Amino acid sequence: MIAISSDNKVLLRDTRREQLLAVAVERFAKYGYHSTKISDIVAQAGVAQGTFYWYFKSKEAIALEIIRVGREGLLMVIERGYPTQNGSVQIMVQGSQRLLKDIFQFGQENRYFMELLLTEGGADETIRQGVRDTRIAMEEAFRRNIERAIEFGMLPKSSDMHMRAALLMSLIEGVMARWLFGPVHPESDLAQRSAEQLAAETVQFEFFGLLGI
Amino acid sequence: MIAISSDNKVLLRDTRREQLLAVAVERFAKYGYHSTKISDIVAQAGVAQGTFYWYFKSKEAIALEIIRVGREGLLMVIERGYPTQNGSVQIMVQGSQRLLKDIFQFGQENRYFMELLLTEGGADETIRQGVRDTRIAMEEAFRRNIERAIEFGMLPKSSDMHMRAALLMSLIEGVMARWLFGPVHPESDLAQRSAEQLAAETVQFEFFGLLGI
Amino acid sequence: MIAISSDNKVLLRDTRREQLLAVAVERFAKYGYHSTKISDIVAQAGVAQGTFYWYFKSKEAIALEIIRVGREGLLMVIERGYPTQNGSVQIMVQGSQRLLKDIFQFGQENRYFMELLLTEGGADETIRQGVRDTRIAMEEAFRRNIERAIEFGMLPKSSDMHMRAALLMSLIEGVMARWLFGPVHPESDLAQRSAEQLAAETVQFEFFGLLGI
Amino acid sequence: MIAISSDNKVLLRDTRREQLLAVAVERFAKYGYHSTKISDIVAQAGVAQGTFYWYFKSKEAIALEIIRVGREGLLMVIERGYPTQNGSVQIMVQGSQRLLKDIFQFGQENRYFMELLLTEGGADETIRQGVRDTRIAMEEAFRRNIERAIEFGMLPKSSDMHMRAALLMSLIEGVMARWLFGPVHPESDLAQRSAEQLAAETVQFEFFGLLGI
DNA sequence: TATGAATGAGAATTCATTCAT
DNA sequence: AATGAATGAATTCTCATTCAT
Repeated sequence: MIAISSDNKVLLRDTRREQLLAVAVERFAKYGYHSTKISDIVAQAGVAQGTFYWYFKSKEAIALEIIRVGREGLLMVIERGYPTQNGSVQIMVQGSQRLLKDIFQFGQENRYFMELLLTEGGADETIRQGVRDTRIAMEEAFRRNIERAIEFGMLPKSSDMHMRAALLMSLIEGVMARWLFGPVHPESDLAQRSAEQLAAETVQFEFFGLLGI
Repeated sequence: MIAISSDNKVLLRDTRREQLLAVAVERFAKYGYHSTKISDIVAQAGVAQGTFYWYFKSKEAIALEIIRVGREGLLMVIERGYPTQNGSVQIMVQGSQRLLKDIFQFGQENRYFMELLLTEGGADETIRQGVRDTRIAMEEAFRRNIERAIEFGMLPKSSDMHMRAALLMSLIEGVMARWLFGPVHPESDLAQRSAEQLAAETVQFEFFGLLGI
Repeated sequence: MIAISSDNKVLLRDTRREQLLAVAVERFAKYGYHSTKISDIVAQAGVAQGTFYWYFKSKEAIALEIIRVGREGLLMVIERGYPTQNGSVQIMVQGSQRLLKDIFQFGQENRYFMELLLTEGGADETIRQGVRDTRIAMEEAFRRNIERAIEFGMLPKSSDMHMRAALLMSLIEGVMARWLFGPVHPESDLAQRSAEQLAAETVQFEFFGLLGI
Repeated sequence: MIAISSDNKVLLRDTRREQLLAVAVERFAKYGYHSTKISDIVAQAGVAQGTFYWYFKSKEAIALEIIRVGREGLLMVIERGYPTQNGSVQIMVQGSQRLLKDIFQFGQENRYFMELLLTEGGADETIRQGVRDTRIAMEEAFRRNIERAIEFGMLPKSSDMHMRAALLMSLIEGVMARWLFGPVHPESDLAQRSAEQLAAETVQFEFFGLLGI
């Protein structure tokens, strides 16, 4: 019997193509798109320069592929977190916390993709666009979550869904980015938290603000 | 009293230098550090290629200079917003709102610097470091603000100042970034808000969370 | 009598080889030697990249083979057209016309080879040499034709056979090239002529010049 | 007093740009477009690789520039040769001979451009197009010459101007190509002729054909 | 101060050819 | 015979930086 991995991780393994994707996303994240040379990627993958072009049309193409695959995985996680039934605030907080935990875990397991998504602003226009689109899609998913929660009477009505979604996304992106790759103050123990803890604290703030922490 | 030289030469020197800085920060922000060529900068500034090197040692140098100057201005704004006296929650909320408004206004007036600060992750290591340091310094300033507020009994005690500061910074950076340069959903009217409005909504969330909005 | 093997393998072998030759000559002619990639050839032939090298040692080898085969066919046509007996001018004109018609027909049936022969100047030295040799051999054949005609008293003597042959070749090559692949003025109906017509008009000019047309 | 050169030669001198043009046209002609590397050009010109790109956008750009300049010079020569007045056949033959001599001389003085024009079929499509256009323009100029001659009653009427122009162009191109760069039979003394002699013999054939030589 | 031509070290990409299967 | 993945040398082009004037 073959055990199928059920984790969130975007599978990047086995074939040469996936190996190149894995190496590329790591270096793009660590050093940025432009500072990463094709020669670096193939050297780390242990193949010849030309081999890269057997699998990808160009440097841009591999970056877009990384974004495409990562986006799919990420959105799948978020869609799974939809509130689907009526309930108390308590229940909703629990639901939110579970969703955030999943997202943070996804980030932890795909940290290079996440870094690319959250910090890469220096690449070429097509890639910037790909990143932008993914983040907008993510924000959209959250907006729908919030709307659903309001329908179910779990959240007070508000005229501006977009603002709420923006505030949420800001929290999530900012916290995750600091957690995974800083910038973080040397004294802070943020990086040591588990996804679960981080989700709990973030959700607390999300619902009750500074005064409720 | 400081005598300002009225010598044309000196003024021109400063002017030209400022002009190059202004052009550079705009292009760095719009197109990213690597996609911005020295030739683009000098073309837009209307000077010859060599002239650039009279004023700046290198491309990296001008980027670091941009970050240095912007950081000074930004930190000055934040330091001004320190809570300096005891008071009610009401007063603290007002204070926070004023501080946020100032920061958002600074961002509006220095949008290219802000974009560089908030979105440039693709530049070379030295520059990434400069950006990181500035954001850490900013977060530090907020942490001190929060500590002061707790001392004055305006906020409940909490063991993790860093986490609070991180949450705050996430909010501010995320909201400001979306406000000024997206990515933003086409239907959202976020971009139309004044710095004042934006500060009000953000502070509301900051203190009371989603439930309090 | 030569026994033709009816073994499928051998036939397939020949077929595949011919197919690659046919595809190659077409693309060399249409796009030039350098712009034609081995990958283009095998793609159009529907075989794998490696297969090419089972039949041909290299890209250069297939080009030389194309030229060799085409040259044999072309010279065969020309040799057939030799004037072999005494006769009047009238008879010689008819003979010339028949020869030209055969040549033009050969060009029509081997248009890609002809295009390669008449227009490829951009290939590597070995191939240029092959083309040059073929055209010299062709010119030689015409020179011998002219000498024969003079022996038989059908043409006036002249000291420079080579010049006459060069003039003839120029006419034939130029007319055929324009007829088959241009460059040709959009209004011209040159391309619509039959090989027969074209031969008639060319021979007329050949013998009587502009004044005699 | 400064003597202004009044010869036909397209001036390729003095400045770096023109030096690069001169080197490029020579190598394109000698070795073909694709076999000529930018590194060859700059090495022969004695400048750095990057310098090439200060003057020309790309390899294609310099080829097109070469064709553009050469075309202008060539058409200028041909336009000068227009028959402008009525006259006897004798006069027209003289006129034609003078025109051909000028063209041959132009070819001699711009042999590399001429070689490019007459033999380069292997370059990329844009360049092939440039060559084609130039040759069509040339043929057009001849067609107009012939029409004029018919108007003046110097040549018998004929329904197909295009065919006549094609025959003429074939002669001129073929003879010039053989004269300047072969392929030519080793025994032939074609290459030793002067432009004047060549023009005389070609015109003789042009008007009277083989029988009249 | 200012110019702009010149430099040259790379960078991405191409493509004929090889080779294990 | 056939495949197609892999190779790597070669090529075009870029661009930060220098330098003579």
